[in-house]
Amino acid sequence: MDLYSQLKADLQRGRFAPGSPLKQSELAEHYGVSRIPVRDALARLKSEGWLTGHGKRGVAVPRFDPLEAEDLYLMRMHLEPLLLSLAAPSLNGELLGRAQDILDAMETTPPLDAATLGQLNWQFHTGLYRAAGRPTLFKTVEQLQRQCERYIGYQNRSLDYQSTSQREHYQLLALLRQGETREACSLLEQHIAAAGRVLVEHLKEQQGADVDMK
Amino acid sequence: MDLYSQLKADLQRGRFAPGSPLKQSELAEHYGVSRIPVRDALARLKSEGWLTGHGKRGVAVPRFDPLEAEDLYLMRMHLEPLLLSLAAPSLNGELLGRAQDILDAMETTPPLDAATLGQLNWQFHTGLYRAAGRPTLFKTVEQLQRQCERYIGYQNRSLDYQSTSQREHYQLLALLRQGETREACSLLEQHIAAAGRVLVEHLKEQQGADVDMK
DNA sequence: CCGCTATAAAATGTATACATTTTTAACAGA
DNA sequence: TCTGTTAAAAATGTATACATTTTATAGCGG
Repeated sequence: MDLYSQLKADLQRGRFAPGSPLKQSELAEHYGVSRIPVRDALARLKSEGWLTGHGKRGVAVPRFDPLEAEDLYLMRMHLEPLLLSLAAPSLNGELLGRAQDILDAMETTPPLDAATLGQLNWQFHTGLYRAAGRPTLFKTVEQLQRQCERYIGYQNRSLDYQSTSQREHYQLLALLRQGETREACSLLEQHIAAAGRVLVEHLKEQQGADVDMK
Repeated sequence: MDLYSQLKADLQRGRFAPGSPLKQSELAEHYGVSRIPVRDALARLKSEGWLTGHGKRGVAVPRFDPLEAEDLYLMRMHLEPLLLSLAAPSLNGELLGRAQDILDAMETTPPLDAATLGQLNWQFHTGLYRAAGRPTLFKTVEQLQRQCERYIGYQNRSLDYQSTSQREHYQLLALLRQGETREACSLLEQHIAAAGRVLVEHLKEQQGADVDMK
């Protein structure tokens, strides 16, 4: 596993305090490598929204921003149904079957950890989206998803949205099987909108609490 | 001006042949710097779509891809009207006046060169978009615009879309002045759609010609 | 003549050392 | 005590040197 993945995993687990600056030397020593690969990883993570960079003043872990989350979900709300509608004509029985397998795999006992659930959840979506054969649109959607991950990990810790999400996913598959593309896209849009609302709401509460603590 | 800007400018001017791989050493020698800043610039340009990277196999200038252009315009078509609708309530007379100034500045005699026109055109749009106060959404739209630049330079060389574009821009301002937000967003959507269609059409022709040449 | 392997060449990835910029802290003066 | 200046410390940016991986080439066998 390369340094980029390691750093991202640590960021995802909230190992670095939001707002605190990351120093290349410390990271290099911590991970036992030179500063060059650290710089590469930081640049990439910065471009993906995991870090904010103020030019030559180093990089820092961005604080959770309700407005950012709102924008991310707003964009996903507009782009993902579009991508699904483009994919719909190519969604044959085999692809839908695989998607269902993933959903089934998520309902094991004991329940899987948040990280694995997140991965499977995204695999479910990408399995459908890839069928559209639109790499550029797909890449942008994937980038938005990556940026959302930072908040989603947070959400999984605080809320239990799994059951609702699962139910909607099964509904989505059923609609796609029946060829009800428009309804499926509409459901997806509302699904993302609802998830976004819950997340943003929660972020605002949390942020208010932080402010009170000052 | 840093290396990133230099390289991007040269890419924009079509100085490197599409499909040809770029070697760090050659670039380093060419620009009179070490390979380290070259690597940084390449990574950034790769993340912005100016270059494609196949892992450790180096980077190359991507060929013009009609499907990529289509996706980019499709996304802009969905996101930019959204951003404009969010900005509309904050668009006071001063902001609209500045936008108009930019449009007027574009109609000088003799006509400006394509690069300057492109810059002014984007300034016009960002002036409106920024008013929304949605940095994240804005950043993504800006990124899409940056990716389109690669194709737009091409378009400016081949077609003269200036007059049509200008007319639609003035119409847009008029609608915004009258508070007809919904109509303005609709016009913007159709404006982007039309521009995308023309570009994609032209790319497909051009690509067909290339294939014939083989 | 074609295809496979092994070796050499070249390109990228990484570490160390140095230069430049930014930040921090001390300090003098008001 | 506060403020502005300045010098030292620390962080980032860059160059050089080395290691690893990839690609091209020469040679061998079919």
